[in-house]
Amino acid sequence: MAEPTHKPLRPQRLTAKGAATRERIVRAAAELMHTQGVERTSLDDVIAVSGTGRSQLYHYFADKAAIVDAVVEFQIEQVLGAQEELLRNADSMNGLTRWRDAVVAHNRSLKGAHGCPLGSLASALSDSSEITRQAIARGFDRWEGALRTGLQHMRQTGALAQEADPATLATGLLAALQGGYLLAQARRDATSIQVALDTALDHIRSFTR
Amino acid sequence: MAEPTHKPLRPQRLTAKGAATRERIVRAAAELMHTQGVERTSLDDVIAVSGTGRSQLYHYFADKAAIVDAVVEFQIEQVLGAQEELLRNADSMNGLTRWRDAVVAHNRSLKGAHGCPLGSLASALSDSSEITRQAIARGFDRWEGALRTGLQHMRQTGALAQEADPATLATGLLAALQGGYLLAQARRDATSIQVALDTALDHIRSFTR
DNA sequence: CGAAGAATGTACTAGCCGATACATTTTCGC
DNA sequence: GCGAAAATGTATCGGCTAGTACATTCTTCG
Repeated sequence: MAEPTHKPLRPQRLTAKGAATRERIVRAAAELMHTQGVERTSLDDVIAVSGTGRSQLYHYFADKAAIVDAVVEFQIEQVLGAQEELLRNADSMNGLTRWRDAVVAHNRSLKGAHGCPLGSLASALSDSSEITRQAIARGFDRWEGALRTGLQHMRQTGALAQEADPATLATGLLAALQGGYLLAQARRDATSIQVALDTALDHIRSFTR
Repeated sequence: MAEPTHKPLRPQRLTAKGAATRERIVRAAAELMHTQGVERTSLDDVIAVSGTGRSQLYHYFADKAAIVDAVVEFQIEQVLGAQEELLRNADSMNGLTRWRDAVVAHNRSLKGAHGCPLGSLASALSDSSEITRQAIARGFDRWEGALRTGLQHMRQTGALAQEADPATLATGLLAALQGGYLLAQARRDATSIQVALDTALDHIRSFTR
């Protein structure tokens, strides 16, 4: 039994077709889990929406937890990707305001429903799997880091006072965003997220000169 | 069929014993749902922890959704009750700071785990039942109202500038709290909630004279 | 007391859901 | 083109879970 032929559980290399199927699964799972929650989303739901079969799910993923992990990574890229340009330009009060406008407008169009794609996963999964929790935390770190970079730039250029701490302000801003998402979701009204972000931006503005 | 004897589904009046049992059920369900999530908590879990039987659950509640609703009301009272004195005295920067200290200290003792008892319910339930969502929203309203009352008092006594808007500041403060809870939960570190609350308090402080 | 109803115990069921086994078709690299 | 591996289809299973049925014990109150 020198070299027992382990059955190759996951495909060793994906074909173009396989990669497309895998992505359809993840996209469907991500949308379902965001709109109706992780636990309420069954594999049958994912199969129906993705237009695949049961065998595909287990061909590309070890189990449901692996799908959830893929959804977490997917949503992190989705959220940061969708905001990439806005975040890159969030290095001035005008840039921060444009970012705020985009977030609030999108939330308003949904009447606050579903909350933040990453935040709702954080609430649902942080206490279940340690690996998953760390992945979500890394997503928040990247998000906060992007905000911090913009604030650091503002301080370097003198737009922000030297005593302003970009790291602290970035944490406060991300917290205001997440808390705003949650209140807006519970109230079915985007006003909360708008007020929360405006308050956080007001605070940052108080450090401008 | 003038008066068909409808079977009295729920007990018409609770005896002392019955009320105690009902409360044991709600307490056990609340703790389980907070620590492991609403969907991951089965009725068998509730039965085991509460030390009751299956028939009791359905004697006091119509179904699982009714238990969840009772848990929501219970947690609202728990959260507001535990902070009642602190919130009543949150009408000065010192009072607000004491409230902040208590929240942060408690969260630190848990290393951020589980998040806010009401916030996690909000995330899990806001998109499922409309009735439940409204109950949670009312809980947030009361919480925000308590903070607003303190800030209004500060403005009336001149501690806060006239141009400060207590309603806006209260929303921002509650959002910072909820966002801080969420980030702390994902990061398993109370630093985020501490920074978020400090930032929000700093902002309020900028309106003091 | 004694009966009505509350409180509790035991047993069961139907459906869903994650997971597996196995067969078949399709694709890709040599 | 041919063999290996990927991709997909079908059928099934065991366990968990919410919910029901029914019997029994306890409490309250007239």
